[in-house]
Amino acid sequence: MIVITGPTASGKSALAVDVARRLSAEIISADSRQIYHGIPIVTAMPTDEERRAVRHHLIDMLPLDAYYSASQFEHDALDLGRRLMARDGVCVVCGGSMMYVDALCNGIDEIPTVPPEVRTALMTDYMASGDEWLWRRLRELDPVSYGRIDLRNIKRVFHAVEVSLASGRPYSSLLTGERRKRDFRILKFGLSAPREVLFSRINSRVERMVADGLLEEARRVWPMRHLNSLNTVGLKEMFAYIDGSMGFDEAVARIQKNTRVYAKKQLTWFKRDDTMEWLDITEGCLADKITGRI
RNA sequence: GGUUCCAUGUCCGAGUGGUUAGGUACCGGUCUGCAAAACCGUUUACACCAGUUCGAAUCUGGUUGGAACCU
Repeated sequence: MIVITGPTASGKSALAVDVARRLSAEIISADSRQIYHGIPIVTAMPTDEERRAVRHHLIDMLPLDAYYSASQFEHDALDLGRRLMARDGVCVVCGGSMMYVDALCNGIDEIPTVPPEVRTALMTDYMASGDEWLWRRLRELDPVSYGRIDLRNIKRVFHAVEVSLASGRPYSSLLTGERRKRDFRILKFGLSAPREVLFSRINSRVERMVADGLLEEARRVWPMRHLNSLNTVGLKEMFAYIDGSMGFDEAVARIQKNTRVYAKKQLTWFKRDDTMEWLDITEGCLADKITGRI
């Protein structure tokens, strides 16, 4: 399994197509937003041409209101990957969703799925009672997590509580912290570039998105703007413009800024991964380097 | 040419004599089920020169730069 990852706008998609074509392999996307149907422009989805050249999986397939998670991705990508590798001997995974890549390569602990009723009920109580109430619930249900989670990060607190409620066991007791062994070889490559190079690629990519009709795309999904799949850099800002709370030029500038911030967060995550081989996008033919490593 | 006003860190912006404004960006970090999410930390000042004062971003004079209005 060849994994190609890296910050946004580093050229992952094109490289993956190049590599896959040389190996007669197919591509599994590891992108938490490209998996949705209806937002091809903000997500910089592979072009029709690229998709004709190489078959892409886990892309452009889910309705915007569908729930999806890193764990589901692990299962889907693992199934697919195994099938493709059995047939072709190799497959290419491409994407920058850090947690998805991590879930696929190292596994994620089995945690029961929280029924929607439990989540909704907890949310209702939380809205009525506030942070301190939720902290108290966590302390009662799972003292270990209470001591471990950053309480200011309310999303994580909420999750620990909902899982504890749904499973009847403390959330922390469900976590093993173990890395799953895979029965296939993984070659993981991370694309990197000097900061200025990456930043200027980001800026021009955003300009291209705007030229390609980002605003029209945002207008189309506007009625559903509260969906998580649309809580995305590029749409949030366009929604603010449509609302009238931000000028168009400022919205575009914000998209560029927020994309830079996103790229930095990806890099911070990747830096911890010592199984990754770094490839500088300004140096030589990367596809050669990758195929040469097989 | 004249009159008036302004000059704070990347940017926005508060502060009229004596503790870090705050926000934002940059930089750094956390991460086991919505992760393009959520959260945290550090750094960067008071245009310049001289003076008053125990003490000046804050008062005075000058220099430089800018804005508005008048001619």
